[in-house]
Amino acid sequence: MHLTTKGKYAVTAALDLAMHENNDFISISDLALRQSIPGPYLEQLFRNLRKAGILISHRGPGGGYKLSRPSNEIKIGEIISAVEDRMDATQCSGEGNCSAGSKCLAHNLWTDLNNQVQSFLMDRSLEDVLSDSNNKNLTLNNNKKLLIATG
Amino acid sequence: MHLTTKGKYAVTAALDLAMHENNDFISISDLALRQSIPGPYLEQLFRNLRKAGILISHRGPGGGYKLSRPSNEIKIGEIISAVEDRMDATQCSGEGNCSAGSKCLAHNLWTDLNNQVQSFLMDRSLEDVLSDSNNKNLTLNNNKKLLIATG
DNA sequence: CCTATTCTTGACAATTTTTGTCAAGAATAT
DNA sequence: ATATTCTTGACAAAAATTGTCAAGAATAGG
Repeated sequence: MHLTTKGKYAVTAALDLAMHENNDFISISDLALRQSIPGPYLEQLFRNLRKAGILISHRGPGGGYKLSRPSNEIKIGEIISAVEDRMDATQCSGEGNCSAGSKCLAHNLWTDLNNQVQSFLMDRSLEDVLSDSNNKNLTLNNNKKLLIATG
Repeated sequence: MHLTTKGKYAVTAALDLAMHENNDFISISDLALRQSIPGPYLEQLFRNLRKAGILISHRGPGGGYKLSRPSNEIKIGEIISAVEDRMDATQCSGEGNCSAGSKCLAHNLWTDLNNQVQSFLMDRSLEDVLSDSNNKNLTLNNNKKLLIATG
């Protein structure tokens, strides 16, 4: 499970685009400057986001990038998936051959962790993160308390 | 957030020790062979686990390693912490200076993710993982359903 | 049409991390 | 004594990450 600066830069950049959702296209250089991200590196990341259908682009003066959908319809998890290729926590890409052909002792643990993280990332849209009023940051502990309170 | 083979090997090895909890000391070579882990690499990881007080060791014939506490008192998170040094998902080690001195747009998101993952890992003991009968693998979605059902 | 702007593509390079290895030494059981 | 096993420090290969660059294509505006 590797969440690197690739994924973090990509999410930050997408959040910037979401903030300027009403504007037209935004150039990489503007965005890179605003968010302190190396321009040519961001260029590379935006390739992936465009291929994934998350961004649309336009060339020429006044060109740049914008979100392909409203910010409340784009999940953080989509962005991460588009740029990170090693988010899987299992040693075997889920195939269950992590220890001499069979599942290692921790296989199910890592599968559960994968689900946990994927749920977290797919539960949050760009808008959610910007508004920050998402009461979705419940931990297991919080939920447990809640269960006791309501049950 | 980097969960590498270091952490995964360490957890698998610790689970093996937990399975043989009643035995005396277990040598690295036995354990490495059993779990398909490179011996000299595991050696390095066990240094960290010993320093962290998770394992105790004994030299000489019949020597090896064993858990310092019962397997239900050792959390997966402790093991990960002992061998992984880049589990933090924020770009700024939590200091909030991730974008030109202030918090980047995604700062709170990564902090929430940290908490989520830490809760997951600290909620599970070696025994829990071995028994696999821990109904702790609830995702947020499952919990939501449960809340609707009980509320 | 010309020009400046901006994305597009492919390739490359520096750095860092991960992964793994080794050898000399110390402790210990038999 | 001797074989076993951990202990320590350092080293090395491989891979991934991070970042850069240059040539080219599209386009807006004059």
